Amino acid sequence: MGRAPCCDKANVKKGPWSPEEDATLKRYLEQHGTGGNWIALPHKAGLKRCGKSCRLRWLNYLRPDIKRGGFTEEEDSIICTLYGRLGSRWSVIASQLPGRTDNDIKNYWNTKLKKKLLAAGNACPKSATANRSPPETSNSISHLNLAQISASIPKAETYDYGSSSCFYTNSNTLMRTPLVEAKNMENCDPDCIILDPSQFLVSRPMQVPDFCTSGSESYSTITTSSQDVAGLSPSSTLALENNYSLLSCNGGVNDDGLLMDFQFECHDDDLLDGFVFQEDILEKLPHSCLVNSP
DNA sequence: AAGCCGCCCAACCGCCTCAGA
DNA sequence: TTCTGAGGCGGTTGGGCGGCT
Repeated sequence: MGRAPCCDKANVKKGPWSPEEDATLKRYLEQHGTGGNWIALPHKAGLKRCGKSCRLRWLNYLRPDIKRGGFTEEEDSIICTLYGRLGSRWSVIASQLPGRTDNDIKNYWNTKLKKKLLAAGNACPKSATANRSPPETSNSISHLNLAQISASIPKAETYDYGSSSCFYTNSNTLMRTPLVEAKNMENCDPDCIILDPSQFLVSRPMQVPDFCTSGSESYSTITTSSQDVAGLSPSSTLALENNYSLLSCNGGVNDDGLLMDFQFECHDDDLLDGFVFQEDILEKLPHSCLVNSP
């Protein structure tokens, strides 16, 4: 038996929201807040919409702190850095970009940033990375201020205009991120956690080309052709075989100083032991996307 | 001017998680 | 402990729009 629908679909309007509906929803939320129940909200507000649809409309469009307009280089940097570490956990990535929604970021990634990344990778001569010297240490550590990130990550955004404040519900905790999917958390310092990269489970490792960094050192390691780009499915991601080259991004800084010093360089096969790769992506990936380590 | 094509993004769908009964 | 339902998420879709022929 399937799940019961969240609303009576026969009596629910679908499709684009009208200005009147927007105004009604906004007015209701400003006066009453969500009341902790999105399902009941449309009926109370006099809207013939699914509660989920109302929630989505509010979070992705009507919310007053939504940032419109193009993404900055800094935002690009944060997105590609976090995507490289977390994969398509858009809500977590969005939590690091104030005013941006997960939907925005997801769309931006799928339509622009991914192509930008691939194009940047294509522009970078393969030899430039092949000749790159290995790092002094093959087991660099990542310095991550977990407490800061955890505290700064908003949970599912919900506004309570009844108290003229914004609060967040606790739904998507940082515990779902690779940061704390680490195998061993025994040595965690709540103020400044230092994790060994080998402890991470990274579902979608990727390259981080020059443009996405604001720091002085950056690398681009995966080369591809425009045909390769066209051949990738929208949901495809770059992935590295065991013959990886590096995962490094020295940058990605936001106003809080988060994500700084994301040194994460892999030059030892042992480091990959704890990684999870998506084999189906590897099968689809054009061979030219795979770069042997020097 | 009209038709075609590709891109963008708002919105939907279905699955998962988790709290409360 | 199990069940139920709301909240939340990521993937996907399709309509609108602009550029090109």
